[in-house]
Amino acid sequence: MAQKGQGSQGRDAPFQEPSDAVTDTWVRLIRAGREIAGGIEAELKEAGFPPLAWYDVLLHLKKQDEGRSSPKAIEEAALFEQYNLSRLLDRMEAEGLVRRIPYPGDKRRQLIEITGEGRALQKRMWGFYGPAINRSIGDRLSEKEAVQLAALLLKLVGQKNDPCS
Amino acid sequence: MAQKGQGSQGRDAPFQEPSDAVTDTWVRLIRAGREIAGGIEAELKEAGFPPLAWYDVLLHLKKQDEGRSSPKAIEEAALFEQYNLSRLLDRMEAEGLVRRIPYPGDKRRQLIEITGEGRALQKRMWGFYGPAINRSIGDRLSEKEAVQLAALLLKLVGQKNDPCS
DNA sequence: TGAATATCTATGCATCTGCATGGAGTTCTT
DNA sequence: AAGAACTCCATGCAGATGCATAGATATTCA
Repeated sequence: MAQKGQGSQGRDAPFQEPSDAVTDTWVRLIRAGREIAGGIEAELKEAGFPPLAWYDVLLHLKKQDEGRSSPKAIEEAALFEQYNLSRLLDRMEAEGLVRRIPYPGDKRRQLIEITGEGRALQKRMWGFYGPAINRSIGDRLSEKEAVQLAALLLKLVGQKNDPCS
Repeated sequence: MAQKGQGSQGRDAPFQEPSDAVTDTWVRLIRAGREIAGGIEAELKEAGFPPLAWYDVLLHLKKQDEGRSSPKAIEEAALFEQYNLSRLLDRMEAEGLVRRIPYPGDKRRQLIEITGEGRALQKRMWGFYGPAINRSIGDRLSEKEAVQLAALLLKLVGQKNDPCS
């Protein structure tokens, strides 16, 4: 019995029960993300393309000056774990999509450079990816709703969560 | 990696470029989901709890009549892959959180029943999970915004009402 | 300066996931 | 009713991920 749902009084309760709207938002956020991303991944794979993570790396690099960036920067841009990215770059390098080159002035670091092949793949992937995004999102929202949704989502993202109360 | 034939290289295809709002929505949807889920997972783990997927299963079961459901139903409710859930249930059963029992009238199937221990764990997890959701979402949105966001997200998600999470 | 500390990337190992497949049971077809 | 076709769950194997830690610099500070 009993749903909470009563407003959020800012008292220091021992347990702050999320409101229904907050819970719904959470559930749908996760679900929508999984469903849409899963569907798009499946489409890309079926078309013979690598996973979306590869695209993220390629796009990030392509946008950088000279198509170069460091692993550290890629991690932060695309929310990768360090060890994970390290091995992803191994695979991408093995496919000739990126190239590791020394980082001038710091031998710990390295620069990752996108190759011509990498650029070409990014472009081909976008040919599938873009329309897929449109089908999943563009077709389900009016432009006005999309703007509104993007704005609301922006509030959830970004600022580090540092509850040093 | 092998690519499927029909590239859209070079020549103009009927390509529907997503609008900026759609692209922003996509990027932020994925990012917000990953950031928030990742943060919450980390908090739970730090508190010694199992991953969120376990919670999803426990909550789903708890809501069913008698705390019972079939793997197939759980898959659909929580977007699990079949083989994945099969092994997750192995682990949960080994921890004494659920129990496999025969499905009356169909020997292919089975019923998964939540144990007392499983119910207790779900409850303890909610004590962390609920506040974590509140910090990630409730604190960043007004109640009105949350309602609005939940409504917009609903448009992106398959039209079935989700009982889980 | 030299040692402690911090930063950046790689890797061994255990676990988890994805994929293909298998086995058991059920439904459909003829 | 026999066999094909389908559904549900499990599992072997390869590959990916998470975690802890190593290795190689860089930086800080006593």
